[in-house]
Amino acid sequence: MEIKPVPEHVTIRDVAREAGVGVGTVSRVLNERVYVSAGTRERVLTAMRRLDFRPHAQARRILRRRSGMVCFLMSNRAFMHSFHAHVLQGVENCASALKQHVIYASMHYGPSTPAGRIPIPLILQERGWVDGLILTGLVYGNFLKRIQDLHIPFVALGNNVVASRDVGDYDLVAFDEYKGANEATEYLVSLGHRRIFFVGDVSYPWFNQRYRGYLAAMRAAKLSPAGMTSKEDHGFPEYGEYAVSRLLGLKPLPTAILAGNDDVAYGVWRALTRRGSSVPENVSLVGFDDREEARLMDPPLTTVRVHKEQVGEALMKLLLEKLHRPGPPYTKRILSTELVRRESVRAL
Amino acid sequence: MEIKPVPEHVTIRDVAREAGVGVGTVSRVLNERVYVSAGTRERVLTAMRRLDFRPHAQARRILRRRSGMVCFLMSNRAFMHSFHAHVLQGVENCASALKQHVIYASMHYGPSTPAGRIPIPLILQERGWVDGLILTGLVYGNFLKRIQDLHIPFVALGNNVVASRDVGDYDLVAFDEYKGANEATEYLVSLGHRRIFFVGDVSYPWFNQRYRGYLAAMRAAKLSPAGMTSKEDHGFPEYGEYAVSRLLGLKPLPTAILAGNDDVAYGVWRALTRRGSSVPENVSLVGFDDREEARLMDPPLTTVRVHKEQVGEALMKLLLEKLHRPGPPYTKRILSTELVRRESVRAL
DNA sequence: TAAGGCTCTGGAAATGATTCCAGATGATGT
DNA sequence: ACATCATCTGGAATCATTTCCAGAGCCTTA
Repeated sequence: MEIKPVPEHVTIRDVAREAGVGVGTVSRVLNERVYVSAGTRERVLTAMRRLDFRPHAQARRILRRRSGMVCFLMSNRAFMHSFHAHVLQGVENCASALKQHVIYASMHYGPSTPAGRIPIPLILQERGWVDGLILTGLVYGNFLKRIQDLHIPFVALGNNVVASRDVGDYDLVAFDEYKGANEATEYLVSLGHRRIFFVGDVSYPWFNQRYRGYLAAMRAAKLSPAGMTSKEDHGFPEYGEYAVSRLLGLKPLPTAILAGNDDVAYGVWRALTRRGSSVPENVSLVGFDDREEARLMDPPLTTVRVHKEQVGEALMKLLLEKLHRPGPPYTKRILSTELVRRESVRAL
Repeated sequence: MEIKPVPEHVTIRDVAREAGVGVGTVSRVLNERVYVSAGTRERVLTAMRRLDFRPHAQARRILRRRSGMVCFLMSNRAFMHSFHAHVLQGVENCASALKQHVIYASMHYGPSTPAGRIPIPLILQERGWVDGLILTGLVYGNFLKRIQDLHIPFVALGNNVVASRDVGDYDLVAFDEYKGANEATEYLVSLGHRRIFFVGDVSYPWFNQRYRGYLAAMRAAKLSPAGMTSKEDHGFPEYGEYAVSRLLGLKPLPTAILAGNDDVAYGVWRALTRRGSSVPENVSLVGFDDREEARLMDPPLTTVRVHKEQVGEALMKLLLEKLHRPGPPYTKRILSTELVRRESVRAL
């Protein structure tokens, strides 16, 4: 038997010739459609293996009206920190299970640029790159408007959206910051704490939500809220340190501090221990997010865990639903958080 | 004048009709080739704007033999930690500047699975998805072999490759762990330290390199190396803690510790401070990687900075060179590190 | 004025798949 | 025996683009 040469780019036509069938039949085998006899299917599969045939992605996508790709678009961040990395991983896990691919892209723009003036991200300049968009990072209303005008399906990580009311409705996944902070505060109250301070710059939308959850819990317990919530041009840990330097002048001192996130909590912790105040003996401390480092702090930090991979999976799932049923109604999927009790809190 | 309706999917043919030219001319305008008169070009561009034409990505890619996408493939990691997130960001920065897209994918496999048995990642099951691959995470030799058999261009982040000699040659970008650790050790020596310990599990290839750099510097200074390098089933910070619990039994005690990375250094720091040993008064401490947290430690950690975004950019650039000139010779691009002096080290 | 070389253009062919239509075959029902 | 139906198959048409080829002007140059 003569050994036929294997062509460089094996196409469906080569396979058809090799198997002695028509191209339509090969395509039917490839797509596992009905109406191919067992014998023919076997011959085609053998030919595919012999020629090491792999179908061409672009050619397949051109007739189906789906690209099989979504874009994870991060706005206005110089780098991806651990939180978003986990969300991305969640998106990817869900995507690969559904045979979808994830394109990672990032972009920057100002909050006050008119929507029409925001440069279209490269990925959207051609049609057909991606079926939909996942918006993360810090998302402003003007960009939402811009995307809506492009008529491409998208979902947003709701917690990071800073948009006024005039932006139309859209799909989002968010975790419940209000409730998370609310429960954390209730927990401190249940342990006997009365003077509970909140530390976090409420000009950030997420800290704002958390602060409101804290406020509600304090009011419900008939306690008076306090702490530091002003806007400062500091990094998160520095904000925590600065807050301690200001709060320690106050009388009476707090017995517990709820920090806006784990980074702020770290700053608080550092400032406290430097001044000889010990956590949790003198002050109990609670964070938010549950990054890996929280568990490693000394003492390990009690914090509100955000299920970041779950958020990613939910974003991907919602986007895919959207692709099958575009337009309204718009879904707002709120995921709950989980209070993780560690040693940075003590009962009074 | 009558207003013509805008078709739903605007194609190059619609533009040609609108502008009163042939499809070839529209394509020439689109690709900015020579031989289109200024007047014609203007008419075509006007038609494109009027119809809001965006070319179809898949259709373009099918004739050019490039997809314009590369895959950032992370192996054997449950999640992306900050180091890889930075590398990915570097890749993306470089890619978008070169009008390329980055697909993020992850996969898992064992080090001892035969190459032929490793399941092909989804992205490679079809031809034409990506032009090339960037291998990161923990890469074993069997997978390198697998990829080489698929004849798809790739570059690897060299520091994370665990491969024996029998794997063929390949392109890589790496940062110089040997030199980084070497310089860090020399720095400690120059400050008068004589009893310098190394802490890091040398069964990891990266810790191994760093250890060898440390060894060379110690020998050059005629000092005897010591520390803990055995394999343990711990996380990195836990490894550092465990090392301290063992080393403190030794006499004489070290005056400085070079940790395998910042996480190990954190564990060392925690164990030391818990035992009442102070950094840097009793022991000087140096890490490796320079993650964000290093700067925030108390005292801020002296460490060897790895330029992670630069590594990502180099990976992307090398891959693109490879696409234009496939096959040997293979490039090994070694980036240097930078010693960042902070307060965790003191002169004796 | 003829030949040759630019510049510019239209349209057919090609790319590699899917889909649809027509037709063949064989089983089943009346 | 005939109609009907389900099963199975080949191949043309299709998708949206790029590329190639042929040809039309127009300007030099000998």
